[in-house]
Amino acid sequence: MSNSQARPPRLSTVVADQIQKELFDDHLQPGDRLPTEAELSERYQVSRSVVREAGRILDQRGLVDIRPGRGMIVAPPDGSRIVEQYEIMLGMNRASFAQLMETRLVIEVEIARLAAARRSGELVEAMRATIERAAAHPDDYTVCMDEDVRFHELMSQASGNPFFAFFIDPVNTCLRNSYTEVRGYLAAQPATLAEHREILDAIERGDADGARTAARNHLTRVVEQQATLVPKETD
Amino acid sequence: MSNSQARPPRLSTVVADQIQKELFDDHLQPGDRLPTEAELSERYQVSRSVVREAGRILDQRGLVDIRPGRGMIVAPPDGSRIVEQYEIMLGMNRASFAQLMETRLVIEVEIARLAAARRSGELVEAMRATIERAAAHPDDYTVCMDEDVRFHELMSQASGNPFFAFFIDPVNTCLRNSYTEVRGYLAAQPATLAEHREILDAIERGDADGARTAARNHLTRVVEQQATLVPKETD
DNA sequence: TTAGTCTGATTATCAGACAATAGTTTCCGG
DNA sequence: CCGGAAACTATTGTCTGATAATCAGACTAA
Repeated sequence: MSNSQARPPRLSTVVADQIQKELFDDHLQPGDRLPTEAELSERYQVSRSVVREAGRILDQRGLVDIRPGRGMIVAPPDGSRIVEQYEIMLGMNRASFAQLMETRLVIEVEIARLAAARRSGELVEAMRATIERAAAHPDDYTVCMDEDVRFHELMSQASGNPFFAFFIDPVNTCLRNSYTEVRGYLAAQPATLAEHREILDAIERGDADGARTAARNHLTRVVEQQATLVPKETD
Repeated sequence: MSNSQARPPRLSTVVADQIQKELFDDHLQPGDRLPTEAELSERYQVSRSVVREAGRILDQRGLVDIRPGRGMIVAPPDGSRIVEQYEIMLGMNRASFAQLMETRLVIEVEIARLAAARRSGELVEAMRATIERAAAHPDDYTVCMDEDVRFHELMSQASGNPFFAFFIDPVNTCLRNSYTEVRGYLAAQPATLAEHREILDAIERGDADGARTAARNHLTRVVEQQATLVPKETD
């Protein structure tokens, strides 16, 4: 029953896992310093190359920040690695685009519901500001896209549960990065802003069902528009 | 405006990004071979250590599989890296039990709905098997817990969208690790199994609303029971 | 054909050296 | 006493060369 693929793990991964474990067990905080390469090399009885490769692994996991002259320090939590992973998945398999969109739709509709149930004045204001800024620059793709993403980020915050932001923000960032149809996006801006307003209004009046419906309408429209813009792979 | 943090990037990351780019541009398929370390070292005019560290990075990104004697080959797409990243994020932020449970509830209720809409015979059979195995060992904590987890895993598969599993698997792992009340868990087994059956029946007859309701009932009950068992955080 | 062996290719690990960088200390002029 | 530049030290970044472990395929013998 034992996996026949069982190969001896590389020392670098063993050391990386060990360091990661100690990092968690010792409750190290972002900014805390870890031992130097020389010390780690001594402690684990491996060569410096192995320690260095372990460093690359931990860096890629987003756990540490390594700089010459300063050493290895614990990095602050950062969703960018998750975004990277999503982008890799999309790059390797285009079919997953639709699935990622579906995930977004399903979860974000519920986020809108929760945001309405727990409406927060500050965040509602910030969300409205994104709509206004976008409306003020209807021809600026970067501004509109940034405010669009920001709107959704603020909504996930407004859900009152930080884990929703963990899950959905990287997805949205990734989808945004893969969005290259500037013309089509800008043409749809009026619809986007009107739909954002609808969602926001529902949240503001604490209308959970209304927020769900509005969010579903918005995201469904986005999905369908995407489908018409990117109808098929031509390669 | 340029980031004052702009440091010269490590050669290993430059090379890793370069290899990744070529990998995508050339439409390499899983199983395809990449150049050897010596060739890459020659091509990019860097030392072999740099190429090796780039290899660790690409490996950690889930893009390649590297083995001695065989070389570097393109790895099949695999969501485990995303799950790993989410687990790291959950590990760094001290997760509140209630918030994790809420996340789980929201997402898994929708998973149940989709599973009903896209019911798959095989998976339904496998899910029923977990219930039967658990029912056959009502006093074995390990068996019951394993089958419980398996039931939920199969349901997320049955949703037809692998990304849901990316979200829910790390959450469930995290919750399971914090679940140590063996007695309470076993006492609730009859209720758990009955609820699993309800969910499954709804999925089997393609009743999306019924599946949602049943899943919500199940998870809500779990949440409430947990609340009575673990009233406060003592750490 | 088949099982075993051999061989060449490839990665894994080690050791040691020097360069580049960042934080710290020292020292000097005011 | 203070401020700032220079020197110093610690640390990571990169290179080179060597040896061990592993694997795929060719070859051989029954």
